[in-house]
Amino acid sequence: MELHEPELRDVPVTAVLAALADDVRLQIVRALAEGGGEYACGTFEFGISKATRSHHLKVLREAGLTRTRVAGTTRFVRLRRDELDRLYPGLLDAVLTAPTPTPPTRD
Amino acid sequence: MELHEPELRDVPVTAVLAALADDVRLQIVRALAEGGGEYACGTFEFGISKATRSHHLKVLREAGLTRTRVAGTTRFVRLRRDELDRLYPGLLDAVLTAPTPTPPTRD
DNA sequence: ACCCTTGTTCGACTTTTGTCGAACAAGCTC
DNA sequence: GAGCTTGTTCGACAAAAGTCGAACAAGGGT
Repeated sequence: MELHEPELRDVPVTAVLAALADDVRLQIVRALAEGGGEYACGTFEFGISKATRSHHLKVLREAGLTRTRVAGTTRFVRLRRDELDRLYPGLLDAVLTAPTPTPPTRD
Repeated sequence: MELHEPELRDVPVTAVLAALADDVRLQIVRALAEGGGEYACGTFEFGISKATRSHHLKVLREAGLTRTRVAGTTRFVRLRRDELDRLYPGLLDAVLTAPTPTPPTRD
């Protein structure tokens, strides 16, 4: 069971940005960044189905944002923080420290 | 002719990221950033039609990334650099200094 | 006035993306 | 091994996004 985890330098920056440009995935990334460690996939319960969650984690992985460790039937996910900070200094910080996930719905 | 230019703080960060997560738009943003000043829409010739270009410029504008000045039949576009740097410190720099627009197609 | 230039808007079309339930795969545990 | 748990994969579907040509709008020449 090989996981496709690309070299970060081989990922177009647009793919990285696209991966971050989704509410669900941003929540996941925030959670990962906040905890700092690794989390089982099942940890991320944001009112989405298993299938959808699996999909988003795949997008993140293939965009080079996360790394996954397989342990039995469980998969532990973690942010590739160091690599990201090295290749895109400031990007992750900027995104993570950004205001609220969705602004207070002022229209 | 009112142009819809939102307050940056009212734009979800995912919208900003989505706006940047496209090759054509990223090229436009790079061009704007490099030049530093303002450019007529027609400046951006990336092998796309007028309609498509207009569309991308609209996306950028509505994501709060650019500001547009109308002068006769021409429209001048510029990056909202200062505001962006203030609200998302490091983001733009990170994106702009990123390697090549599309990595050397190694597959 | 007429035409040319600059852009936008309007369908229309295609591709991509997000979402789900259901089926499947692979480990655990008893 | 039967059954449970954890995730992935497979259609299917709807919504969103990118693209274009054609029509339109509004200024600026001459």
